Amino acid sequence: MSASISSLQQLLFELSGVLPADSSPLFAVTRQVKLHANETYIREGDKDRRLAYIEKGIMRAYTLKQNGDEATLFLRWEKQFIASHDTIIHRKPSRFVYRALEDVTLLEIDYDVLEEVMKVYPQFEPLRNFFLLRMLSESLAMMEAFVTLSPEERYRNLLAERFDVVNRVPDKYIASMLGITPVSLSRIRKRMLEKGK
Amino acid sequence: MSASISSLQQLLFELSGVLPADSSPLFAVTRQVKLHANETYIREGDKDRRLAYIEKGIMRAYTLKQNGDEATLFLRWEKQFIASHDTIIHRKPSRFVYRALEDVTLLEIDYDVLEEVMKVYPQFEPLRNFFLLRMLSESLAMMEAFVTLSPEERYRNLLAERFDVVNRVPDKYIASMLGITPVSLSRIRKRMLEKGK
DNA sequence: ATAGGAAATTAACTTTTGTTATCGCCGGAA
DNA sequence: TTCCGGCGATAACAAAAGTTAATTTCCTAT
Repeated sequence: MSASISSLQQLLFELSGVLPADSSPLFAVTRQVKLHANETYIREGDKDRRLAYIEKGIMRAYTLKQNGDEATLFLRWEKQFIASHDTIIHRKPSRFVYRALEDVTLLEIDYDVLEEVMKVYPQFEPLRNFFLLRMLSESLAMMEAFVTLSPEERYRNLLAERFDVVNRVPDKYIASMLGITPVSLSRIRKRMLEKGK
Repeated sequence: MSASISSLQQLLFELSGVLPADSSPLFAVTRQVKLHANETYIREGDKDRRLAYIEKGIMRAYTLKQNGDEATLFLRWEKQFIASHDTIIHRKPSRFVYRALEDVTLLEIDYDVLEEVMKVYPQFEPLRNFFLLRMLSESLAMMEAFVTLSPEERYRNLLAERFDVVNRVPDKYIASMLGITPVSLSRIRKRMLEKGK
C-alpha cells in the first residue's frame, strides 16, 4: 500500500467519515506512476484527463509563448494535486506540458473514471471537492499576488512561504512563474542582498 | 420563478438529468438579492460563506494593498458565479470586499446550507462541481495571462474577449485587474491608437 | 576527473512602468 | 444651472523590467 493511498484514505475519513476499508472502489482505480527527473508526464496535445496526487518530487506545468519561450504556470510538490486542467475542465487537448523537475512519484486517476466512481459512490465526493477547492485556493492566491504585489514582493513572498521549494527549483522557472525574466530575477536578488536583505 | 433558477435548473438537468421539478430541495434554500450600483455585498471581515449566481449586473472583488490602494482581483458578470472565497475555502473572515458596479441581481445560497443539501441529495453534486470548475477555469486563465502576456497584451486580450464588460467598467478597475496602474493603462491605450490599433 | 553545456550573473542599452502632479471633462448633487 | 469631485489624459522624472550579449559558475554526462 502506497503512502499516498494512506494519506488520502485518512483525508477521506476526515472529510466524510468513510473508513479506509470502504474506500477500495476508489483506490482500486488509481495507479502509481514514477517519473525520472526531467521526464514529461503530459505533453502538449494530450487528451488524457489525468489527475494525480504527488507523493514525492516537484512537477512543473508550462506552455510556450508566441515567441517560443516557456512560461511556467505553476509548480506542484509533495501532498499537492496536479491536474491536466485543459482536458479536465474543457475536454480539449492540453496546451500545457507537465514535467517532473525531480524524480517523482504520483498516484494517478483518470478523471472520467473518477466521475463514474462518484456516480456510484457519492460518499467520496468530499474528496473531489477538497481537491477542487485546493486547486482553486492556490490559483486565487497566485492571482492575488499578481494584482497586489510587485515582482520583488512576489519573490520575497515566495521565499517566505516556500523557501524549500524555491531552493529545489532552477531560478529561471521561478522567474517565469513570477511573470518576469531570469535577468530581472537576478537583479532583484542582487538588490535584496545590497539593501541589507 | 426567477430567471436564474430556470437557468440553473436547466444546467442541472444537462449535467445530471435531474428534472426541474425535483430540484426544489436545492432552490428552496436560495434567495434573490438585489444590490444598487456601488452597494457592498460582502465586507472585509465578513464570515458568511456566500455563494451567488449573477442574474444581472457586474460585481467587483477587491482588497486593500499595504499602501492603502485598492487591488481588484476580478470582475464577475451575468451568468457567472461569485463566492466569498476566503470564507468558503479557508473558513476565515474575508479579506476581500465584493461590491456591485451596477444594479445587480443575485441568486444566493449559504455554502454551509449547500453542504447540508448535498449530503442529503448527492444528485445535485454535479452543479457544485460545475461551479468549482468554472471558478478554477477563470482563475487559471488569469494566471496564464500573467505569466505569458505583457500588460498591453493582457489588455488587448481582455478587449478581444470581453469588450462589452470592459466598456461597462471604469478603466481604473480594469488597470488594477491587469496588475498595472491607471496611468500605465492610459499610456497603453495611447500607444495602441498611435500605432494604428 | 574532465569537458561541455546549461544556468546565473553582469553589463549596456531600450522600453515600459511607477510616481506625482496638473489639467480638462463629465456627471451627479445642491 | 452651477459647483464639486472623480476619472481619464498627459507630462516629467525615477525606478524597474525587457533585450541582447558576454562572462562566470555550476552541474552533469562521459
